[in-house]
Amino acid sequence: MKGTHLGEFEELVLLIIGVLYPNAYGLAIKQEIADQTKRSPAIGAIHSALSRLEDKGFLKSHLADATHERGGRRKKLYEITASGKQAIEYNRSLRNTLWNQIPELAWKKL
Amino acid sequence: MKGTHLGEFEELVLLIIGVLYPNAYGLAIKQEIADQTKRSPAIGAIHSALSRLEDKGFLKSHLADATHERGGRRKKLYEITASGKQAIEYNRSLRNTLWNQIPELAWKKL
DNA sequence: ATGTATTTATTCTACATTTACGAAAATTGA
DNA sequence: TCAATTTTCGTAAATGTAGAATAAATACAT
Repeated sequence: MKGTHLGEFEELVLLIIGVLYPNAYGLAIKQEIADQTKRSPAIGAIHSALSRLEDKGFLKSHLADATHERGGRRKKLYEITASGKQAIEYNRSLRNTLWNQIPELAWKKL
Repeated sequence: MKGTHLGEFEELVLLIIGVLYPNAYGLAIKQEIADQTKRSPAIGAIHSALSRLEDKGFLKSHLADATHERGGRRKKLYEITASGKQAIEYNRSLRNTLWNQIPELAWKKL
């Protein structure tokens, strides 16, 4: 791949970050994916996707202030960039377009 | 991966096979992808996706009769199976669900 | 106040799966 | 056999998955 493409998992993470706005960080993303889908990715999977997504310019991040909860390192909060939005929108419209071109006949025998 | 997941490219191929019904085979798929998207995958990429998709049970195939054209090996025609349809439908509805949960605020600053 | 335990998070490292490419092999009609 | 398609194969690169290691912040005992 040319490094500019959005993988399946990457797209999911991007969408979840949107849903979680403005409180998207590693663990919260992991939990939200577990809640909304059938999968429970390991935390390492999330973070490697996040760093690739940031490299590609689809995400930006900043460190949050420390909270006053029990323990914890500072959270790294993520947001979608303009080009990230563009990427998921392109995927969305491409899929809709294709879907609409599938003839009814293709499902008839199922 | 657990062997049951649908990669990004695999999903695209599946959709294109629907669009091309009932004449989806390697080269035609490659050409249709080139026509409808920004990418031009090599023929080998198509065939490796096809064989994985068939292994996963999302596709079935059969050899077409020989044509009366100049030359050519017999085409291997592909069709989406019931579980293939189910897989793309699940992805579609999950993405729509997530998309609808993204607050407007998430885009405000772009 | 200082040090240690506990909690929450991110980083690091390794490996599996998917995607990509292009050359080679196979099959068919002329 | 030759030319035209099409699939198959071998290899490399990108993406996805996992869990242990590390870091940082608070709580608590001394």
